[in-house]
Amino acid sequence: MDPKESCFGYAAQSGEEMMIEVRKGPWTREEDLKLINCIAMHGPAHWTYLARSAGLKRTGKSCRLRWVNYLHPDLKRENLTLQEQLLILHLHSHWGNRWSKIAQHLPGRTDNEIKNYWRTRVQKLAKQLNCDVNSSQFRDTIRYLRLPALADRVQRASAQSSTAQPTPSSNHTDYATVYLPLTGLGLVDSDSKSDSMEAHVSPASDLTCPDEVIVHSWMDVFPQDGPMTGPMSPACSICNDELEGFDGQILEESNGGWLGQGGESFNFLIANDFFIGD
DNA sequence: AAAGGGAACAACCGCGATACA
DNA sequence: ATGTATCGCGGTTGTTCCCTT
Repeated sequence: MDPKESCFGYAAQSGEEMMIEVRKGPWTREEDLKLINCIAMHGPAHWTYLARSAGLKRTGKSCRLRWVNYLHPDLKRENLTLQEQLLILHLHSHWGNRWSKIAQHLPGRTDNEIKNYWRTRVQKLAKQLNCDVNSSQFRDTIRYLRLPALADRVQRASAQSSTAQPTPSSNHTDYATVYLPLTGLGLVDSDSKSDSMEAHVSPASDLTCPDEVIVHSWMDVFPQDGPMTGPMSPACSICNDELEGFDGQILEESNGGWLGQGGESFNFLIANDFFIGD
């Protein structure tokens, strides 16, 4: 018996359709092609209708997920770049498990992909550190040790490439410049209600910037990636100007975290196995 | 070479929000 | 106002691949 044939379940439907055959499990190439063709004709909406008109024995929900997480032409298939990993770490430290919100700032990446990255890589690190992934201890590790280390690697890689192709922003080379545009100004969640994650806001957090500003600031650091989203706000220049003078503070903080004095495991904390690629 | 275990990725499930009749 | 369908999100599970023993 073909294993694929065992992937059928049954789902109750409304109206006269009492029970219809519903296929589950991995998608075949043929199913993918059917779905792609149907979406090309009708557009990516009305998923239940799409599933039926494509002749797929899949739920609309399953079709949508397949499109969003795998078939969409804008998706990137390669590993997460260092920049993307850094951005995920940072955004998660502010927004928690709001994967879709985080994914909005990583073009070509899905919330599922980011979620998987977090579960496999970051939670593994938390386990190694013997602390809870949601603990302030772990967040401090990420913010003050991991992020600086990764930012340093990103900048070194960027510097290498910029020797061949200089950029106007290549003078932004210290962690404070990388990190502060995102944290020092207080990352504001425009639709936040509880904001339970926001326990470590810098003294400069009264200065708020909309998301577009955050992304733009990020692009100041990684200009080679091109714009991520949204227009540049006029407030950007103000925000970035406000950054001047905070470098010392953040660097001091980075040395005075909970690991501070001993620093016994700093080398471990910046171990390469945490990062994909490079 | 085979088995076991872990990592990475893909897919499903449950639930809440929203749209619409 | 209410019921139903659809969509989107986060959590969880299943599958495959790869490395180690």
